[in-house]
Amino acid sequence: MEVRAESARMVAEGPCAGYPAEHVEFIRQVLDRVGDKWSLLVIASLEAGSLRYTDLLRIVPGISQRMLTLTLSQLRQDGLIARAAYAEVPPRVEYSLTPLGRGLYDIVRSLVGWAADHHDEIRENRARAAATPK
Amino acid sequence: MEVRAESARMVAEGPCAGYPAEHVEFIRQVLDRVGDKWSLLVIASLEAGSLRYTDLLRIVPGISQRMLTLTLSQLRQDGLIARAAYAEVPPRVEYSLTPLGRGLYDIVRSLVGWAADHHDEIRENRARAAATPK
DNA sequence: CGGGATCCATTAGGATACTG
DNA sequence: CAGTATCCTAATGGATCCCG
Repeated sequence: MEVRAESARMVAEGPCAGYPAEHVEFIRQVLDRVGDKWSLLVIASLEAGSLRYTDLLRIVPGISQRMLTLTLSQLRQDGLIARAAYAEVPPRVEYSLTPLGRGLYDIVRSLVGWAADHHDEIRENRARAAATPK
Repeated sequence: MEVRAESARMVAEGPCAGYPAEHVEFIRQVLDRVGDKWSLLVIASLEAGSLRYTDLLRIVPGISQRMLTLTLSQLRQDGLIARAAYAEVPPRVEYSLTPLGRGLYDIVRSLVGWAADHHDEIRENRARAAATPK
C-alpha cells in the first residue's frame, strides 16, 4: 500500500489514527505542559490580573526560583503569558495572561471541575483497590 | 485571624484559594495522570472497544511492557478502566473503558481539540520567540 | 499470553549561591 | 528586584530477563 508523502500525512494506526502526524507530537507537548507541576498553578495565579516575579514566588505554594523562571520562560515562548519589563529602579517586571493562555485555562478548568465532581467516586475506587487482599 | 479547623478547610492563598484543601492534592493527581506519557493514549485506544494486553502493546506506539503494565494498573485502581481475565489456555485478558474513564476522555478530547485549533498560533509564537536574537 | 523483577540512562526538580 | 548558574537527589521510563 502506498501513501502520498506530500501534505498532511495521517497516523495510520493506534490511538491517534486520523490525526495529522504533525499534530500528534504537538498535542503531546500541550498535554505535557498541562500535566507539569507548575504551569497551571502559574496560569491560575495570573487569572485575576498581572503579577510580578516575587509575587508569584510568594503566591504559588512551594515553587522554587529555578522552576518559576523555567515555567515562565516556557509559557512565554508558547505565547500563553506576556512579560512586561519597566526600566525603573528597582526594576519591575509584570507577567499577565494572554488571550491564548486564558483560553487554555478555561478548558483546564472544566477538567478540574470534572475531577472535583468525581472525586468521591475515584476515592472509593482507590480504597476498594487498596483493600483487595490479593 | 482565626479559621475554624473542622470540616472543609479552604486554601487561604494562592491559585487554589477557595478550594477545599483536600481536593487540591487530588486535582494535582488527576492532572498528573492526564499529563503522563501513556495514560491518555491507552484510554484513547480503548475508546473503540475492549482490547487485550498484547493488542495494546502493539497499538500504542512505542510503549514498553513495563509502562503498559504500570499504566494499566494505575488506571484500573482509579476505576477508569476495567480488567476481565478469562481462565483459558492460552490465558486471555481484556481491558475496557469504564463510564468514568469515558467521561474523562470526553473532557480531554476538548483539550486536544483546543490544542489542534490553536496549533498554528502557538507554533508562530514559538518561532518568533526562537528567532529573538537576544 | 500476560505480566513481574531488575538494572540502567535520562530527566525533572529542589537548595543554594551569585549577579545586573 | 528579577533573575542565572551550579550541584545534587529523586522520580521517570526504557531494555531485558524470567515466570506462571
